[in-house]
Amino acid sequence: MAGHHTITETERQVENKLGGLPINFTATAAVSNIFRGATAVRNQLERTVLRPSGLSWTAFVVMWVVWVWEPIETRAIASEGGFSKATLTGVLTTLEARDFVTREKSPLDGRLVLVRLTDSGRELMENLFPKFNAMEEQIVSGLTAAETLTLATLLRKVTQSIEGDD
Amino acid sequence: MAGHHTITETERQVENKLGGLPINFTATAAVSNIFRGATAVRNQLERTVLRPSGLSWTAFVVMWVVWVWEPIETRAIASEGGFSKATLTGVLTTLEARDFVTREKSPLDGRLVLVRLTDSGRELMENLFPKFNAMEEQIVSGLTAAETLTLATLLRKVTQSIEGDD
DNA sequence: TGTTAATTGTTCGTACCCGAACAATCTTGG
DNA sequence: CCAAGATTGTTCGGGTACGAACAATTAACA
Repeated sequence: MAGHHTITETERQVENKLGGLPINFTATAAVSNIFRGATAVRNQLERTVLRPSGLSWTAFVVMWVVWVWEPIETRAIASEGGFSKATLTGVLTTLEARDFVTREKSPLDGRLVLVRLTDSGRELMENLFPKFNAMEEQIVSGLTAAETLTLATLLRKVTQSIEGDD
Repeated sequence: MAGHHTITETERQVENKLGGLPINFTATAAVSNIFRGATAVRNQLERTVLRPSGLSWTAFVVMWVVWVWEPIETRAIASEGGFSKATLTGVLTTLEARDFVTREKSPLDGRLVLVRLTDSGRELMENLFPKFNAMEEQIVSGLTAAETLTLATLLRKVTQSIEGDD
């Protein structure tokens, strides 16, 4: 777990302070950088693109998933977006209150809820997503195309080994 | 932004649905996988190691940073851990209530607050950190050592290009 | 020396975030 | 056909998470 201190500084301090405790620093560096990277990326996208439109990160992810796959069941949105059903219920409540999505019970199975974008939700995404994607491009602009692909591939490997699915 | 659907599936659906909108899918894949990876890693570590000890992810990060660098100013903890000062105040309040840390005003500058672990806080970390690091190792066990280092390096490049510092 | 500017940590309001428990609904098995 | 088991989405409680505003303190400048 290291932020601004380099791995070497942290290793040295941990050696001094924690007295020879066996630590896999490479694993620690990878894990902490995944998390630091995610926080930095999310904050950057929220600050420059999303907040001016009144959306949080997760609200945007939900809108994007619905935009691409609608009509879609809530359990599929949660799975696709990587958050819990409880979180999704709260975010959908927020989006519905802003008239960006609708929810309706599935005619096929009374347990299921189907979600669609409204006209204003679709319009919001048409305006917003190009800006979002431009900022995504800027975020990875310090990497080569091959490095960007490698990064996505290694992260997907990590996520799949945790979640144990496709 | 894609979860369980592969990049190819998502590309195809986006092409069908959004009609030739120019999208940099490699950037999207990298950004969404950073975020998905972070959520998966955090949930895995919280579920298996942290929650049994009553700590959240961020509470653990704070404890770790204080453990390594104590006594440490709150502004340095926030910077090192990558979250806001407002968030840190709340987490420190929780940790202080559980008698894991102490806060005291700096004798050198009345604006600053210094944080240390308590004895029970130190004992908690001595017990917890080896388990945490073992789970970190397991999380990256699907990668080679070179891939793990590459992952950390690419993520650090991304984070530094956003935050624009060392 | 006094005023202005900057910095720090806290508070407030709002929005996530999730596990557990629950009610409603569907599936499975006898 | 009915009971038991499983699944779904919602609610609840507790914990982040952050920007803006604020009070207290220090730094800078004339």
